[in-house]
Amino acid sequence: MAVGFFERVYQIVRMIPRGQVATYGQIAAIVSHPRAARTVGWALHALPEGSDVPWQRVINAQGMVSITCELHDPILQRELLEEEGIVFDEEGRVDLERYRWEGLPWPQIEVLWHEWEEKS
DNA sequence: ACAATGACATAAG
DNA sequence: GCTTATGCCATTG
Repeated sequence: MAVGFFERVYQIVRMIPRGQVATYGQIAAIVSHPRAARTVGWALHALPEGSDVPWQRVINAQGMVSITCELHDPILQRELLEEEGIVFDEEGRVDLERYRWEGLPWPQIEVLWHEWEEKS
């Protein structure tokens, strides 16, 4: 299935701490494909429902939930984030300055990934 | 190999 | 601020 790219995306998303968010472009940059933000979105869209990937912590560069797909519910994402303590303003946006995850260089992601795997 | 498809990003009006 | 247009790129048919 050649899902190497997707797997890397999933690993990174799993590293986003609870209560913080990252943007699609940010994830793409970490996997060394700065222009592949759309593909990152596609990767999350393709996630199975029972996945352990905190997909709700990935939003667009404007701090808004960006689900246009009819099969998925944007409300769900918002509720999941609010459950983690993230506050939405009246326009349905989050304060990226405040909740944004700084991100990590890819090599470090790999290290954390191995630790995560051992604990599981 | 080619064209279409997105849970995007950015620039321009 | 909001709406369009354009660039992007892995995946799929």
